[in-house]
Amino acid sequence: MISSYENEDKFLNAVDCIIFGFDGKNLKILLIKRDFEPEKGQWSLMGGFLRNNEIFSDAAARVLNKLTGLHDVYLEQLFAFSKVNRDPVERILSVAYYTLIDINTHNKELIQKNSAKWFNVGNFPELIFDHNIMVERAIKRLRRKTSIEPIGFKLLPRKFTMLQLHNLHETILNKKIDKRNFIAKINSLNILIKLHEKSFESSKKGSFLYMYDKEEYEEKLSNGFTFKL
Amino acid sequence: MISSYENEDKFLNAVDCIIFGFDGKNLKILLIKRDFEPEKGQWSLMGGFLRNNEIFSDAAARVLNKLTGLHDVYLEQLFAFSKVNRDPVERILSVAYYTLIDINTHNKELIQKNSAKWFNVGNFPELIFDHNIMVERAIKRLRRKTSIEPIGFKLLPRKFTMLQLHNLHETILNKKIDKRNFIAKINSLNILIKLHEKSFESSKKGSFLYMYDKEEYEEKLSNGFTFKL
DNA sequence: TCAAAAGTGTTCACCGTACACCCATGG
DNA sequence: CCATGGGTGTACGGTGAACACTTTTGA
Repeated sequence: MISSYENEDKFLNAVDCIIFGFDGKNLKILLIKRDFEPEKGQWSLMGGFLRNNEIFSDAAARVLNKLTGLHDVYLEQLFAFSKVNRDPVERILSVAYYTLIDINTHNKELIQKNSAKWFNVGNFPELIFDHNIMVERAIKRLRRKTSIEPIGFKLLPRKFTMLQLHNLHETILNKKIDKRNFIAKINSLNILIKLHEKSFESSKKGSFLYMYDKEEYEEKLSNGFTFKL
Repeated sequence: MISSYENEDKFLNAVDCIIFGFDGKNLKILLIKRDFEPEKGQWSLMGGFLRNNEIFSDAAARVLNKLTGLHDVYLEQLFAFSKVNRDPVERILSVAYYTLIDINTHNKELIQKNSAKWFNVGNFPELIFDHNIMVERAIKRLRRKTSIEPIGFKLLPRKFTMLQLHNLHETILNKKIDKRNFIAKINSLNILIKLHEKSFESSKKGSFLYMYDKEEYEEKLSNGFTFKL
């Protein structure tokens, strides 16, 4: 069959990743200092070109793995950016993904090797191209999503305390949330498993650790259960 | 400057449009019967290739204009689809957009020329490639969006009756909505202008016509006003 | 006078939100 | 024994949901 497409323009396609983490206090994003042109030396999102055998989410996962060493992370497509001169060298279409990772589990050598660094959301440097817009959009999406679906777990260690979770939500939504109301709401969702184990990291009394009940959670999700936080 | 990108793969990029309309009774989508290969004769979304000087939304608007003759329509990016073999001839990355138009205002000759036809959502033919997935996703998004923001206006004529609006919402959300509660809620949003004019199309008594107050609406939107329907 | 759609309020249950004190422990 | 963070319950107001009858007028 003869291709009917031969007169059409072709383009470079890339993905860029907004990588969120939480250090217990602040919501953070992982940025790299570019060691290649253009804009060498500038801060940027981690990105990469789409390859022939990949779909966009594969490319995003590959790029993310290259920087953090992590597999099987939560990735969500954010938006396809296409401004003609986004990249000064040549036109590149970029699909942005955002991801939530446990800040403690990534591979620190890889981070160093890529000259990457964690920055607080709300206080990070000017980025190249349209990456600032991507980040803004990702934060907005994360906020909205967080109040519909408790995806924040993915930013915490496997075992976490209620107050970590509480802090996380306050941080993401950038507002005070009443502790008792929050705990009551979370409990009513029935997606947490209370362990018979305490963390003594932050107090003498110790606070119970929880895990989230992945199966319960995903079943409810797939049944269209509406979380509302 | 030498391009550092020269070894990377390039791809064809396209847009596909899910075009929603409302005939007073049913939510509809506009599909075309392809008169070109591949899949000639099959039903499909209207689409087109991205050009060198366009961003994705330009391409979507162009494609939409080509089929309907309309300008300045509501367009929202849905998702970037990238399965490797979506198109059997050659790899094409496609960004899907959905749009809401007043079914009465489009150019009927263009529709004919493109062998296009309106189908009820929930009863339309098998589509080519991954277009069925695109449509499903668009419907889901439209539902969610409709209960957050009254975008449904865009599917109605400029002047419409309360019951048209009521029917529209019932249709989109595919469930019964109490008439009095609905009207009270809509009124409480303060984005409708009640005209001193009635429509006698559907009753002897006649029903008042409304317009939506675009400025009010957009101001509230940009102030982050949360609608919730 | 009747058929067919337009238009209009009230009540109740539940949920979101505000709010403050005791507990356990290590130092 | 005290300082620090952990853990817990109740009351109120507002919002969402259920519910039915009267009005208008052309045929």
